[in-house]
Amino acid sequence: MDSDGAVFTKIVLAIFKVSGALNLEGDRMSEEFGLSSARWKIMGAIEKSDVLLTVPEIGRAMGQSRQASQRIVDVMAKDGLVKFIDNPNHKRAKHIALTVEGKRIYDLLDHRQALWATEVATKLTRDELDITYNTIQKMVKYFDK
Amino acid sequence: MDSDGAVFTKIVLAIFKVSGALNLEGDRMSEEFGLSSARWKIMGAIEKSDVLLTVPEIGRAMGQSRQASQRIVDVMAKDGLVKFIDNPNHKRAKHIALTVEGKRIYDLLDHRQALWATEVATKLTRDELDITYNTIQKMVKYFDK
DNA sequence: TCTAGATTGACAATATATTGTCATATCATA
DNA sequence: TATGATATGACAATATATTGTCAATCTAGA
Repeated sequence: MDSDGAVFTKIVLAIFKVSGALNLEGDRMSEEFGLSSARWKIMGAIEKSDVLLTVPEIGRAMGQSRQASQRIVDVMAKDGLVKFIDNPNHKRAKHIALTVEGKRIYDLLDHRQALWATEVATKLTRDELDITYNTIQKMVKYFDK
Repeated sequence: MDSDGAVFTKIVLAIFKVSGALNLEGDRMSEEFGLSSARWKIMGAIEKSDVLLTVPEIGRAMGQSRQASQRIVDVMAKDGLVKFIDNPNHKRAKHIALTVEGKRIYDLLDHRQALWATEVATKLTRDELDITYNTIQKMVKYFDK
């Protein structure tokens, strides 16, 4: 039987693998709208937030560098998917919001993604879903320092 | 309460986040040996296999493209960490093995990683470890098509 | 045996991401 | 209020990764 540490190591390696696979899934699902996993995730961060976010805040919400988020936001702004909104609290750091067209595409994708998630989730039990989410969240918080 | 699909979606987003964090951890742990997460993972694929692997086989074991593996293997060969061994079954596709120096570094890192994994695993129960690994493995297999 | 299909190495183009730097803007506190 | 610390946008360098292509190699089936 594997030690606790050995199982954890196997989890880490499996996470690397599935992360790549999920990125490909997201690329394929969003491709027809001219999107990609990376751009879709940015839109998700914007839409799932209760308040308007700046570029660095989007990066922090996603657990990636502000520069990575900035690059993608700039491309999406050029493509008319997001727009910059003046931030009364900061002269430089504008708020980012979806454009009407961006929101339209996001809603379409979000609907498809929900169906996809429901389908995949049928392969797992409620306990597996809850415990796995809880465990990965613990990992996120543990390394978020 | 979230639907099964909604929980699955949260798992996916958490996986993206923790994957980035784990890559940074691996980069930091291996940095002093001139390595990175990407190179370390290649070494792991080589060492964890029972048989000698070719570059495309390393890629498939890691769930990434053969080109990505090829690039890193070539760099590591130049750095003296891995070497190419003639493959009697294929004129072009050579087998990849760690050099003595590569093995020395890998063993050092592997030991440190085991300690690290044991430490992090103390934050989780045995059930959490087992169920999470099992669930992510199911996801890996589901998307491995 | 022969041949069509798959695999491989090499090369290129492109997307995604971290890290580092600098000037500017904001914030906290003495 | 003044100032040192922190955050931000812009820019650059570099690492990591997918995708596509082509010729060489291998494999399986007729």
